[in-house]
Amino acid sequence: MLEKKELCVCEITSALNLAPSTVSKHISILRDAGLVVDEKKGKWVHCHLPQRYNSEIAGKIVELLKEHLNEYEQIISDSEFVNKIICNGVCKR
Amino acid sequence: MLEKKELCVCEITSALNLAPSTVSKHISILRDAGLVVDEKKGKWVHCHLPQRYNSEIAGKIVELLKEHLNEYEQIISDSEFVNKIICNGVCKR
DNA sequence: GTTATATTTCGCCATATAACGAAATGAAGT
DNA sequence: ACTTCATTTCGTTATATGGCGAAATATAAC
Repeated sequence: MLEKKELCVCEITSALNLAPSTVSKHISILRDAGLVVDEKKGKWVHCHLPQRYNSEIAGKIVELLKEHLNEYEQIISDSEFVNKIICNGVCKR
Repeated sequence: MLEKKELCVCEITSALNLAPSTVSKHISILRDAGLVVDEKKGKWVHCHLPQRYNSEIAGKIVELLKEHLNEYEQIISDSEFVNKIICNGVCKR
């Protein structure tokens, strides 16, 4: 989803249909692992993919995953959900 | 370790210092995932890496891992342990 | 046939993981 | 100041995972 568009926590929450606390925890784990960058902008925490990864192998695995993401139904529909998010105003930013 | 040499379950058991039942379970999971091939030869079950993987991405990830295995201390020492196994007769095959 | 060795299956236990809701915190907007 | 909305923190719960030992199974050796 972040490949398509920078998203805030509440947008990810609505896309994945999980509790905000759950998504928040996951994001913090991914941040600590250097797999997601998040920055506070006003009320919202915006998340995007990093430009560089912590290790060569991390970068390569992410690259590989990106090439194969379209093989999984759930990921396709989550990715399509991102387009709707822009219109339906999940949060008021 | 299997990159270096085909191994039987008891050799893997001694290298990883785990109970035979633990290793057996792991091998069966890896077999079901197509990540290890095991064949019964007499008393022993010999394990080796498969020639082809179930999916393109599986093959590529394994390839990538092989290139980066030498970055991890534990893996280096496990790999070195394989050389000793040949001499010290862990099992009597 | 009995014994020894290698492996698997099963049930058990400890720990890790992933989810939630309630409460705390932060930042705007009124 | 007060309210509202986004997010985080914390404690709890359910489930998954990874380990073990005991017992069952399979093969070879005696």
